[in-house]
Amino acid sequence: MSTPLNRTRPAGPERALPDTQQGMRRRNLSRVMHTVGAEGPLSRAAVASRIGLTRAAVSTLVDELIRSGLLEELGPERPGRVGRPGSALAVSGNGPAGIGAEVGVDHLAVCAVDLRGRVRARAVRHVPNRDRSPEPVLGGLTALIHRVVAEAEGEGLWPAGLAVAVPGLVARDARTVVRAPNLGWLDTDVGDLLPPGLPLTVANEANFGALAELWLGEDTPRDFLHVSAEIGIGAAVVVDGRLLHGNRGFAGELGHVPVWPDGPACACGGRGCLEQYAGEEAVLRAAGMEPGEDRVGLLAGRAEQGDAQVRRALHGAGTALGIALTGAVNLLDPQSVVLGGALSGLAPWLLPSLRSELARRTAGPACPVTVSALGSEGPLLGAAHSVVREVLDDPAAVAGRV
Amino acid sequence: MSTPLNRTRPAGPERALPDTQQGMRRRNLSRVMHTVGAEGPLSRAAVASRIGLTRAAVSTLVDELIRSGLLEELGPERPGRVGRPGSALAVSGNGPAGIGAEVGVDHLAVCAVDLRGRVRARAVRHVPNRDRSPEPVLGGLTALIHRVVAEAEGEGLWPAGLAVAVPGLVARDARTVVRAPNLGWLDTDVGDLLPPGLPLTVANEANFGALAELWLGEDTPRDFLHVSAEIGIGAAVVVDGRLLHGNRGFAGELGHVPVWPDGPACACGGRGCLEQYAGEEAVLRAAGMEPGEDRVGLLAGRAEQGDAQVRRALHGAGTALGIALTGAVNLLDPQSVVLGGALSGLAPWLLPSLRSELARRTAGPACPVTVSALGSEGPLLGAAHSVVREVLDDPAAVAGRV
DNA sequence: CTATTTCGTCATGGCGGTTTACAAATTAGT
DNA sequence: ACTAATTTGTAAACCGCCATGACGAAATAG
Repeated sequence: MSTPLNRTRPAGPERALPDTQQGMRRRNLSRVMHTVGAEGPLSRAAVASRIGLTRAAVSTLVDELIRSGLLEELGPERPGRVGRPGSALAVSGNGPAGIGAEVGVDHLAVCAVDLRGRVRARAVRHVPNRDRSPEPVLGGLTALIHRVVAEAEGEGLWPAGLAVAVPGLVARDARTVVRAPNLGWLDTDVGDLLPPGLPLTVANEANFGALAELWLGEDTPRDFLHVSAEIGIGAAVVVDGRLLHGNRGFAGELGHVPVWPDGPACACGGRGCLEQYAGEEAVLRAAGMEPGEDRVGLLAGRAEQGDAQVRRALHGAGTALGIALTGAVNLLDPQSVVLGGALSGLAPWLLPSLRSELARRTAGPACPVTVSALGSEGPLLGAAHSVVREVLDDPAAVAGRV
Repeated sequence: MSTPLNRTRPAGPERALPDTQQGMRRRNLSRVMHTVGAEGPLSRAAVASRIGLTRAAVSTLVDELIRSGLLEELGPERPGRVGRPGSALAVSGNGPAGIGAEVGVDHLAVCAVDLRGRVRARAVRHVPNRDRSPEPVLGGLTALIHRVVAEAEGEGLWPAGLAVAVPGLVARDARTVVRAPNLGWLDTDVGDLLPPGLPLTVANEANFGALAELWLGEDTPRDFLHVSAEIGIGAAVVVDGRLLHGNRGFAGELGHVPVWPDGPACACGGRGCLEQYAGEEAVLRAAGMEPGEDRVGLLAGRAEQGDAQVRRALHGAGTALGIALTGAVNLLDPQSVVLGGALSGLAPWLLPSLRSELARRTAGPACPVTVSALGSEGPLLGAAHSVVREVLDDPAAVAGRV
């Protein structure tokens, strides 16, 4: 019932968990929260008709949620139809908040999101984190977290959990960073260096970006492939509204899909991986540029000005992406492919070759490729919202913690 | 709660279905069936301790299942321990049966499997179906189905549903064959040409093969990639014990993953697809052989005898498979890759190059590649078992139909 | 032969949603 | 204006499902 980010959770009818009345109640509480959260202010009667329970049952559920501070009564609705007007219910704006944090290669960011999905506090700091050891980086992040939590508490919110997006692979325990090439971290238990007391979830930034797209995007389908790039190229697979983690939690390593199998050697041991053609380093080299700060902005700028070499480089990257995505699309048959992260800024010059390659190699109608509207905000928002979703998914669990 | 083969089923907490006591009861009935089915004869007390309900609750559940003919009381257990011996319960061997059917390129097959998973009736007919229109093929299949159903009924079973494996793409409605290249079928509603009255599910043979592997394989994990080949190369992705369908139901088209993007043109519109290197036609050509009957057996025979050209051909196919699977493994991070269908017979000559290619291109430990023990029986068994699973997943639904 | 352990069942109770009834608050109709 | 109709929210009685606790039945241990 939760939004499992990295938890081992048996699914399907094989799970040995018994079905008891308490579980039923918990699921129904969750349903009420989700419907009220998703469809704005709603009367008890409206909620009842949507989730299929009786008004009486919903009444008791709502009472419990109001007592827990998760739902608020806004007062009588403006009557437009016949009959007694209902009393509008809304998800609480002064209850639990999800704290999202992001460790970027040259910045740290933290924000607090309330149950209504609004960002209520945020803090960003530009810091060059490349090849810096975990202690100072996470120390800096902890300071930001404390600041944001204090700000949120000043508004009457209390932190329900912390979710951290990192640019690297995270183990299934959702705490250990197995490998973060750009930070130079290896097998780091992030939990030890962050504020204790808050339930912690760590995940790859691409995964949180995909979840943000799923939850906040305009017409995002429930089955899509989210591609993002910071330095490496990551992807997240969303199936039926859920993230696909893979056995070790490493699913989505699009960057090491072979594109031209006899191409240049890659650090992963392979040859001709996508990263060798569309990774930041490769693109910069092809564009005749040096690595450095805000390279993406620079690339976009030069492409805009019509720099032929840059455009050629991006065209080539798009082609390689198109070939790799053809494989992924054939394998997964997603409803769409979404370009997020740094890629969204370069989309105008990547998309033509990417799309044409994908279309040429596809029999029927090609899979639509869209660009994320969230841009670089995705991972941070996705992290914070993942905590919020956890509350909506099991309000009873949070109710006890006040 | 069902094993959805192709059904559109909202999952996660967003599903609007209410949680009522009847649903709770149904799920608990299912849990009892699954535990008894999976762990052999079991006493009520043993079931209770396994699923976490009380003996009293299990008693009433078992009563209901016995009355419905889904469970049988085998009599008192042989006492080995202290205390009153329990009364052994087993899944009924004379209740509902799953009817599985397979449309192959040169054969038709049907079988009936009881709730215990045993094949109780079967019929096979060798028929060249290539480029034959649906009517005669499905007419022949219908005859076989009637024969098998009659035989099963003679043993006291009654058919609970029909599942048909076809060598082609099937739409999400689980009835329409969108494209079956080897049969030459296009957009064919298979349901119109099969015995009415039985709940019907149609799916790709690779998918059913993967499910057979999941349900019947020795140590099959819950996350794996199942690769099979008849003429095309298909794959099925199993995530968390469930089949991944994709948006249109076309997931798993491994055969059209680009391997050498500038390679020979493929019917799909692409270039250098896996099928151009590891598809049956390509392998036969590389081996210097003509297409025809039982080409796989012939290939295996010659390879066994040491035919250098054949071995070279299979080595090359293994290499191409390895490259395509590297991409798939990077994207999905499965627990293992299983070779099934025709590939299992050729595995000895494919595996070396396949494994080495996969290992070379993988950073850490490579994903293990195993060979299915079910061989060509997989799709048929998977189809029949899928019906059985549906009964176990919701026994209450079937109880009413007797 | 008795004490102990385990199994299956029955009676009782708690919990959760439904049903039914009703007061409250609005609109529609005369 | 006043009544009828409609809709909302709640309270009381009811039913279904599982838990609890007690009991007889059937085995082993001493």
